[in-house]
Amino acid sequence: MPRNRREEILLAALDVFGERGYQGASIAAVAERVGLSQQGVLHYFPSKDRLLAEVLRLRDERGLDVIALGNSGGTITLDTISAIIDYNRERRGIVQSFTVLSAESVLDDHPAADFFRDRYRESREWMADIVRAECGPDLPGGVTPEQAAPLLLAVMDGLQQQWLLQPDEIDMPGLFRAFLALLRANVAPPGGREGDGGASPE
Amino acid sequence: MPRNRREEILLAALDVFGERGYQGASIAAVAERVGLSQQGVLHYFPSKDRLLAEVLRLRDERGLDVIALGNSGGTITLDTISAIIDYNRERRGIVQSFTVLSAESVLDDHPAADFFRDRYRESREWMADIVRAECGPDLPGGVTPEQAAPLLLAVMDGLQQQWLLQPDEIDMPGLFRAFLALLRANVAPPGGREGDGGASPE
DNA sequence: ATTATCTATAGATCTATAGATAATGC
DNA sequence: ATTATCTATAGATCTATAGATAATGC
Repeated sequence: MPRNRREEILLAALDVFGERGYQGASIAAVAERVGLSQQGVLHYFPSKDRLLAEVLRLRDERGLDVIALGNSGGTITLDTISAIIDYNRERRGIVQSFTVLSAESVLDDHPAADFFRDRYRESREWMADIVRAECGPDLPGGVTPEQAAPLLLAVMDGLQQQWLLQPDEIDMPGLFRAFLALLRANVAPPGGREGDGGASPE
Repeated sequence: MPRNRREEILLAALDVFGERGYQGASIAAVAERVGLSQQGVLHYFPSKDRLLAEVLRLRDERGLDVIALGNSGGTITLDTISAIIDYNRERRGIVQSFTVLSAESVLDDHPAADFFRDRYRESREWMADIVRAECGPDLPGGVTPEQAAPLLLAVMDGLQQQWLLQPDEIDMPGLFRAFLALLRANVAPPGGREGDGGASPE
């Protein structure tokens, strides 16, 4: 059973991109990691841009992503996402890869810009669905699920940034749960009088 | 009155770093922008790393930063920060520079890592102070000001990321205010019975 | 003397192409 | 024939050093 060189190369490339950034990574560094010459890698992927494109495509298939949830089969809830963030503490390399690549993608003419634009747009959509399914259409402070969705993604990305810089000072899963607690907080009825259901004491 | 070459170079460098990233930026590109040769720039700053260091030092003096609030004189509130985010929509270049540089700083051996570690640590401290001064020690959902602080920074960074990719789809100031609304939401009294002060209707 | 610039250039990289060599599959 | 690799190398960059030239400040 021959090794799957293409895949070996893609996984090595994801690592190298995370350690040095896409721009800072050389094809030769990827090659060295899989025991090939630089030209050996270019036999499988004709250019560095294409290599990046295939790395990103791999996450779509394989759920390498930090927030690749499509595969989770069952229903996805906000607690599912919490659990993924727990797990991500053990996968620092991959978190760093996606943090660095997505930040680089805002640069002018970056080859991954479209990928990340699509990814964020889709993520916001199903994130809004999750929030609405779980919390209903009205969140504390008059916030809507459509607003909560980009905020959730922002919190995930922003916490990763701080955690990558200071893993000992930032409790990424705990802080994410704190954000969920804000979304789920019981709000006082606006008028002061009536609640809207099985409210009050128990 | 002679031009201040050092400063011209630093401002050009901040722009170029924002457009191409630190790693992707060449000293020659900075030089071209101020009408000097590459070696002319190196006369003022002996290396690319030092150029970056001085660019970052400039933000400390000048408040170029997206969240450089020290200069605001009076008391800083969460609404002050909202106003800064309004303003940042007009300063896309600078927002992009800091987003890209801070993301790059998580890379192994990056020259700006210490700068951003210090900056985030300090920002979290005074952010917690602002939150406590304005909302007291108890936020909705049992969240503390110490937790709200890194969340605020995460929301700011994460919204910038999404906004830079899709300025037309992301209302950065509006979403930031939505997050503030979560922090400020009136929470229902936990037990159901007594409130802790001038509660209830008005 | 010091400051501001420039030309020249060494020494490293880096991407990508060309073309050889060997093995595998038909 | 096709696939997997390699050596060689062209052509671009890039950082940083060396050393010249001119102007400015004392």
